[in-house]
This record gives sequence, C-alpha cells and structure tokens, in this order.
Amino acid sequence: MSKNCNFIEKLREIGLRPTKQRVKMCEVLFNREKTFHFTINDLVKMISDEMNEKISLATVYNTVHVFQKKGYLKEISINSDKSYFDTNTSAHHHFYDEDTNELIDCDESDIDKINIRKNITGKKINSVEVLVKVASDNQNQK
Amino acid sequence: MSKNCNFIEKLREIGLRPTKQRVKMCEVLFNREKTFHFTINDLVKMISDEMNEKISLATVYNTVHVFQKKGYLKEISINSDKSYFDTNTSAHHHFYDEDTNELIDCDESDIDKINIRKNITGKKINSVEVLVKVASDNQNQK
DNA sequence: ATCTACATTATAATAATTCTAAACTGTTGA
DNA sequence: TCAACAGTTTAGAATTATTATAATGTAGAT
Ligand SMILES: [Mn+2]
Ligand SMILES: [Mn+2]
Ligand SMILES: [Zn+2]
Ligand SMILES: [Zn+2]
Repeated sequence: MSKNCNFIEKLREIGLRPTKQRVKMCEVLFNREKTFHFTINDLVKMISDEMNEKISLATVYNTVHVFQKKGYLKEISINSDKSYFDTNTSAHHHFYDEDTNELIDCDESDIDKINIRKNITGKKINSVEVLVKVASDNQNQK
Repeated sequence: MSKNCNFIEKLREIGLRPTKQRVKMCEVLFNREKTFHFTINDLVKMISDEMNEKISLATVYNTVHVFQKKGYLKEISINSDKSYFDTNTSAHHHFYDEDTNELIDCDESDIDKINIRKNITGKKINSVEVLVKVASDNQNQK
C-alpha cells in the first residue's frame, strides 16, 4: 500500500470498508518515508498518539490480520512473547538485537540469495527467512 | 548430551543434582538415535507416557530452560503461539510445515553456508537461522 | 540421623491473543 | 431519503503459554 494516497479509495479497491479506524491505521502504517517493524502494542501507542479518540485493541488485532492476509503487512518469525510485523512486505532478512528486541532490515547486498536444494514432496516453499541474532559485544560478561 | 549414558553422572558433571525428574527428562530427550523437535507440551506427554508418576509442568519448564542455558537444547525461532526446542544443538536450519506445524531439519547440503556481509557496531552475531516455510502444494485453493 | 541448599510442586499471576455478543455504521436499493 | 442489512467496532471475558510464588520435599554433606 503506497504512501501519500487516498486510503479511502485504496481500502475500497481491496474490498474493505473505509472506516475511520482503518483509514487512521493506514495513515500510521503506510503514509511515511520508510518501512518499519512493530508489535501490536507499538502500533496501539502510535495510533493513540495521533488520534484523540480511542481505538479498541480488538480492532487493531483484527485489522492488522486483515492487512496481513491482503498482503500489506508481513509477520516476522521470531520467537518472542509477542508478534512482530513489518510494513516492508518484500522478501528480505533481519537482524534481531537481543539486547533491545529491535529488528533491523538486511538489504540484498548483506546476504546472498538463499538457494534451497531440498524439496519436500507435495509441499511448496512459501517463504525463506534468515534471522541473524546479535547482542552486545562486551567482554564483561558477568 | 550423548545418548546411552549414565545421566546421573552427566548431570553431576555439569553441576546439576541428578533428581529423578531430571534423569527421566534426560532419558526422554537424549537417550535416542535421532535428535528431534518438541514443544513443552509434547515433552510433558512423552514423559507422562514413560513414567507412571506425574511430573510438574513447572519442573519441565524449569529444566528445559536449564538444559538450554547449559547448551543441551536449542530454541528455534518460529513465531507460533508456543516455543519449539531442538535436541540437535548444532547450527542448522529448518523447514516449517505450516499445515502440520512440524519442524524438519535441513542438513548442510540443503542450504549453502550463509555469508553475512553487514556488521552492526558493538554487536556480535550469536546465531544465523534460516526458516523455510512450506505448505501443501494443492492447486485447489478455495 | 540431621542439616541445608537446592528442587519440585500446586497454584496463582501475567500477558498476548482470540472470542463473544451487543452496539454501531457504511452502503444499498426501495 | 431512509430503512434494512451486512460488515465493523467495541468492551470485556475467555483462552493459553509462560512465569512467579511459596510451601514442601529431598540429595548430598557432615
Ligand atoms: Mn511465547
Ligand atoms: Mn504469538
Ligand atoms: Zn523488515
Ligand atoms: Zn533441528
């Protein structure tokens, strides 16, 4: 979903009613220069900061899942207590900072294309994700 | 932790009291031909099947985390509602079957060694994990 | 046998997520 | 224009994995 657009029309085009909650979520998620990573809680905070009205947590969950299903958000595979989403839906990989719990994008030049030589009968590959876990390099490990 | 051994001695060597719960967990986890993947719930079921006595869920959680910290178990990064562990602690990658929620090991020949060309100042790489998500190849997507 | 530090346990607490069912609203077509 | 309907939001409850608590039990040392 490209930025700087009429989200009302965009939502209609993909068959979603352009409610004010959805439009606001579109603005917060897609109307910006750079893509970013977020948890549901991050997103609720961002919306609350930009809106004077409240938005229900259930609506945020529902809408994030709808956007994901429609292909406008991607869920990142980290095992954490919470789910991480990405407004960058292209195939790309991540660094995960275990100190700060932050995700950082890799660009194409950072990691060679992964070539999968195994195939599982009757199954097709849906995604290939590389997660590079990093942490503080301090020698002072207590 | 190698199979077919005296787990009482092994546990002592790594500074853990060889309680009967821990010994049983060792047997279930490490006394077998092949490594495997499991969730906490899987493991509780396996233990219950092999033991007539009950084991507390808290003990299973605690002991799995101790074994992980000591390096005898590895946690796999999938985002799922539950955590997956691996008795294969060597660096290796996984297929994740989204239909059955099963993990399948890749061997070295399946995926080339990943070369990371980016580095993040002050951070060291702790792990590099590739997750290949697969699902049924049916054309009949309703 | 007794002591004590460490373990196990049942249970409660926590926290992310999903479910529910009632109230609300965008859209349609009479 | 406006009633009707289907889709949507919502607060709160339910679910579920996980962690914390605190009482009880026990392995190993003396
Ligand atoms: Mn979890
Ligand atoms: Mn989750
Ligand atoms: Zn990303
Ligand atoms: Zn594995």
